[in-house]
Amino acid sequence: MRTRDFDKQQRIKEAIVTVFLREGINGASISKIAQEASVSPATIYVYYSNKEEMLAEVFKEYSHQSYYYLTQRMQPEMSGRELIETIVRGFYAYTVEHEEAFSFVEQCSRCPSLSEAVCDNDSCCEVFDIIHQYQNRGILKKYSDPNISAVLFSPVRCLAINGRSMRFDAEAELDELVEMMQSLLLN
Amino acid sequence: MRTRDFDKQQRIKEAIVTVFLREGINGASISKIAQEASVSPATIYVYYSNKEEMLAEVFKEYSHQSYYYLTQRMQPEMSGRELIETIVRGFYAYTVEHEEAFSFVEQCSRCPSLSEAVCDNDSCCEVFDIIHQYQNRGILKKYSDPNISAVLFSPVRCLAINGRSMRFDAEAELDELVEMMQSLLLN
Amino acid sequence: MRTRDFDKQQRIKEAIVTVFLREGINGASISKIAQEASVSPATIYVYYSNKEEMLAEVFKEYSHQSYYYLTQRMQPEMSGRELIETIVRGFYAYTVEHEEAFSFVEQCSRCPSLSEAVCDNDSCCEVFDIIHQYQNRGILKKYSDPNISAVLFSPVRCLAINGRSMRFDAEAELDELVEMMQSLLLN
Amino acid sequence: MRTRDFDKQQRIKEAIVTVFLREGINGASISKIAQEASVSPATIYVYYSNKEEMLAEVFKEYSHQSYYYLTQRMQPEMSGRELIETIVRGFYAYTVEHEEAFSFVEQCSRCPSLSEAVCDNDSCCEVFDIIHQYQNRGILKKYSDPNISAVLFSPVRCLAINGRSMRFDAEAELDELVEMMQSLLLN
DNA sequence: AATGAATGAGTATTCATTCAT
DNA sequence: TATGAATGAATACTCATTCAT
Repeated sequence: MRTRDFDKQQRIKEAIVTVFLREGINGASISKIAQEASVSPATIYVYYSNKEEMLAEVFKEYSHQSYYYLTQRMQPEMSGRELIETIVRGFYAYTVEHEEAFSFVEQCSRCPSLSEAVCDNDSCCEVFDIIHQYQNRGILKKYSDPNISAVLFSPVRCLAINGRSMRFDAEAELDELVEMMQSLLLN
Repeated sequence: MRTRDFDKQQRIKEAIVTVFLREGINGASISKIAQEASVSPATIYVYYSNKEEMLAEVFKEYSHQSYYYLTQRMQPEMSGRELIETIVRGFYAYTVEHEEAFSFVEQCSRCPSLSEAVCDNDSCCEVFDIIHQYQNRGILKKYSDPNISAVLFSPVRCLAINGRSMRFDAEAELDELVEMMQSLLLN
Repeated sequence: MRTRDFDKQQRIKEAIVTVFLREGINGASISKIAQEASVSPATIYVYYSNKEEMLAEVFKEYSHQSYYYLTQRMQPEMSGRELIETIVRGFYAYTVEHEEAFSFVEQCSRCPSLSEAVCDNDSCCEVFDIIHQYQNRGILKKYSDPNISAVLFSPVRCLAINGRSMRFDAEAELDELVEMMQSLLLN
Repeated sequence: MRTRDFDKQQRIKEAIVTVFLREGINGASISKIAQEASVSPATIYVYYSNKEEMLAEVFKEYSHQSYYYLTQRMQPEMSGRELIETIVRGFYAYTVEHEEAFSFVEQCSRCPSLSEAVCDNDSCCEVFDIIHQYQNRGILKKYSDPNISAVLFSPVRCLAINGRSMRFDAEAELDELVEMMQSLLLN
């Protein structure tokens, strides 16, 4: 019984992301999500008290996911060059491997009501713990956290998004971007 | 025959942005926009053939705006340092001075159906013409256009957006970001 | 779980016919039908997936009705004269007793999109099974089915419809029409 | 100037029929008709005071058309057999040659508000004048006008309509129908 | 816990018609 | 005469949510 419920909730969560991508933010209605999850619309209200809360909760969970993905790949023994390469390439790999979740989070993060509910810093603090260590060891330059965050992640997001819609090959650009970040951030 | 009322069209355009920001992408309905513009919903269909086209058209117009804003400030006699500072600070200034338009474009650009209709490169090509000149004169490093675009603009966007929701002072960060971009891009 | 309310569905079906006849094919809107059935417009979509399907389904049901009505009155022991009289008078009686359903079907059957969805032959085949028996027994002339159908039913429809709008007394004409059909079709 | 106006009104009239058949009775809106006629919606109100009157007027005109078509083909020197054949085949030929007008009239004639405005007898009286002559000369049986009208025209209409949607070949059936009418109506 | 039925309030869009030129 | 602009009222349909089981 416990497991069945868990299955159902998991199915709902995945259905949200799937429908979001298929139908866009405007087309993602409760009933379509319910249908995708093979569940009654009423059942969704067993797990979430309303649509906003539902989105916020799922958004929160998937927001953290990319940082978990990164921290698992970052090792303290890495050189500074390796660390930066790992972060840049790892984040990009995440956008490819978890395309659905990534796109969902991207779309939601521009929706003020949702993004306010989730503070970005909560989830990326582990990544920054490691970065701070490298800064203290004199390996990385001591730029501020907001600037490092902005410079390390948003260009990769930019490539990941535009690489699909535009013509250029994002993978090829990535090699150069890694070098740029290394020359920018390494001492 | 009645002639088209350009005031009315302008009012509609502004109403779109206003309602979008007040209500979010989901709440921006035709009837709310009509009400905001003091116009009948049917009147909107005199100017746009459907909602999607309406959003796309307004999105397109405001998408270009930030690049016009920039090109007006960029002068060929500037040094490389000045050029980068002008771009970074100019783009940030734009986000502040045209906060509504900027936020509107940000939200729309995450909506796949809209952003596909508007190719970013169309409007920023003038900016890149100048950048290419500086690259050819050996002043700026010859990184690829997608990477330069990603690195120059998206971190500023990131500061502009997060500066509002989070605690840090974006203006202060900006000084450092300018230096970062200068050290990264100048030869 | 709430169960389907068959009363409600029946009320909707009757409301469709009522509103159709009162307001004409153009005035028969979902909301008027809902109002007539004392139901929310949205409820109609619980039972039918869209307006076209709704009309087609009700049209189909009532299309069959007149033939059921006839077959119940036709007995194999009847003479040829009696059979024809039964069909002609029976069909006319149907148009009087089920005036609403008859008028509804008449109107819908001129609407190409609806009448294509419902093949007339489906429901009148039982009537023709009996006619074929009489033909094989040499009692009725062996005219083709489309011609017999056209000659037996459409003039009655014609009387039923025009009898209302014009001055003549359709019942009186009917006696003569019976004789005409008998002389035409009997061997 | 007179001619230009006449052109315009004629174009509108034809557009009504065209749009009616393309879009069905529900899709035939003033603006679509205007577009089809390459005219402004407002222009239609120069010629007709509202939609109902417009339809009624055009319906009336086309209602008469089939009878004009017939009377031109009926000659007083014809034998009874020829007369009936001319009426049946002539009416069928009309439905083929003026398919659009015929379908338009068929659809409108089931719309109570329209058909009440146009009394069928007005236009077919010439046809019946000739029939009465043949009756008085003892060539045709003296059935009542409503029955003759019902029996002569509605089966042909029936073939014309069903011949398109169903499989049978209406032209082939017509030969038999002519014989049926001859045996029914001739003395 | 789970769900199909039910709905009031909303959606984008079109309508017949009138207005102002 | 002719028309594009403008609109209140309507359209079919969907929404997030609750009800009854």
